[in-house]
Amino acid sequence: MDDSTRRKYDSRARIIKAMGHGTRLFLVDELSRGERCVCDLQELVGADMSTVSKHLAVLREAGIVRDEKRGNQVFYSLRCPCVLNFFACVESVMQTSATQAVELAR
Amino acid sequence: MDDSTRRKYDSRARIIKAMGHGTRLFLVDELSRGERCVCDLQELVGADMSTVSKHLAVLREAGIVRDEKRGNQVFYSLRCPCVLNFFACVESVMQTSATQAVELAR
DNA sequence: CATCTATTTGGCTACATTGCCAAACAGCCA
DNA sequence: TGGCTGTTTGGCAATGTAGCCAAATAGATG
Repeated sequence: MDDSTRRKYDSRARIIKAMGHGTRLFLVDELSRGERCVCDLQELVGADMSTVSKHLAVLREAGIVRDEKRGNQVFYSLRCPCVLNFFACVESVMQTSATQAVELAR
Repeated sequence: MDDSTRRKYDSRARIIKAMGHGTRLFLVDELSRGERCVCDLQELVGADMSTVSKHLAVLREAGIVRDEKRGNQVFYSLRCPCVLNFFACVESVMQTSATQAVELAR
């Protein structure tokens, strides 16, 4: 694999990697229902505010969410809702695995 | 977020995380064109055979690819081609970022 | 059986990620 | 300005991941 090909796949992987964390997946799922401020998300996640903020930064840097400051709050929203398609595929992967596990057990 | 919710998102994230690496993304892309044996993939990737084998193991354990031993070769193929949908979304995220960067520059 | 090829596994080091705490920062309001 | 709330940043320890080499394994073949 040459350098430019590697760069191409690496930059794509960076975006997918941003989705590859339970908390961040949860955040995206929550944001699919509309914009939320960090404090609301923090409450839902139940982790330290700084932890949530850093997860949001990862999603923002990947281009998946957008932030907007209003007053002293920051509201996050999905910039590319297509990432929600990931969920359906993940379900299907899990379904296939589960089905296969049952078949092997028989 | 309660424990069972966390587990739910973590297990979903595990599958996405498996796609979150340049080399593994490349492998999936290559496998979308049909099954390949490890030695072919190794040549295409240009890394150590053991490295490629480990990446394939990550994809296999996530349920994304399947392996089949024939003779003394192992052939890998996509078990859930829906992961290819990731590519389109990633492109759209990158497109949005690029467009926005241009607009900000103006 | 001995050996060859294809693949996986173990082990190690280097590097990246996560999550908490503390500190800094930004906007609001008295 | 000073203090308050909401958010981000810096720093650190713990843990996880990547990639290489060497060794183990499995099937084919002489």
